[in-house]
This record gives sequence, C-alpha cells and structure tokens, in this order.
Amino acid sequence: MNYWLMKSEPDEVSVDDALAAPKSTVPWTGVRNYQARNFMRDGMRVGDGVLFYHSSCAEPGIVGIARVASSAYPDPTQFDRKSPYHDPASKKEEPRWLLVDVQVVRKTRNLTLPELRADPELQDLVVLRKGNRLSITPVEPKHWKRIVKLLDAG
DNA sequence: GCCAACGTTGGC
DNA sequence: GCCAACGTTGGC
Repeated sequence: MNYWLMKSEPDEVSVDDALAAPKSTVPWTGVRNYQARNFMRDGMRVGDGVLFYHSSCAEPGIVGIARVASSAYPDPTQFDRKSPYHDPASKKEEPRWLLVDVQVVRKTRNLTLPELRADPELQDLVVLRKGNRLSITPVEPKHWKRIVKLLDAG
C-alpha cells in the first residue's frame, strides 16, 4: 500500500464537492503533467491512501483523507473540445492522459501549509520542497502516520 | 497581481 | 540535442 498527496483547487473540486458526489468519489480529471500521470499509471493501486490537498486558495492545506478507488484509465476531458483540459494532440486509440477515481474517506480539519512546514517530522515531505509544483506526489509512510496523527489531534 | 521555479516547445 | 522563449503552477 502506497500513500499520495493530491492537489485540487477548491474552486474546481473541493473536498466538500467530492463528499457530495455519489459514493464520495470523483474522477481526478485534468492532470496534464507526465510525472503526475505516471504516478497514477504506474504507482497507484486501488486502496492506496490519499491526502486531499487544497491548492491555489486562501488557506492551502490538507483537508481530507481519501483513497484510490480505481486503476488508471483515460481522462475523458482530453477529448472534449469544450473542456479547458482538451488536448487536440491526444488520440482516442492512444490516450495521452489518464486519471484515477478518488474516494473521500473523511473530511478533516484544514492542516495548513504553514503547519506542515513548521513540523520537524515533515521537513522532507515532497510537497514542501522548494519549487515543487507537482499536483501528485508520493508520501512516505512515516509522513502519512505523522499527518494522520496531526489531523486527529485536531 | 507578482514572481520564483519548473515544464514544454520549437528553431537551429 | 541544445537552449531561449514561453507557459503554468501556486504561494504570497
């Protein structure tokens, strides 16, 4: 079992939006970065733990615990001309972009970015690295445990 | 809105 | 294959 942190802009899909969806599950559309795609394609398994992170918002931070709910499959928005994620270079028979379904297990308090940065045990969390822009990053088990502990501590 | 950091594109 | 120009991310 692996662990991941996945960023979503709450203006697009917030943790509340995901909770309100059928089975609290949303397709993780719009990933257009090869490294992030490869994590979904090659690294993720159903049941993997996911930290649901809100980015590009007033208070960035971890706002929920989720799980990987499907294996990787083609992201339909790449073929949708009206979608901002449309990729005219991608072919149906050879899709360039993939996604997984993500199921929210529980909403948590917002464990904010400053709190994460302030924790000595999370110094080398991938998402905290300078210049990191990847929307999907692996999370080490020790970091997962620490973060869950911080979330439970309220 | 600014801008640092990084990824992608395309001319050569 | 190099690398300058450009585009995007995302915190502030």
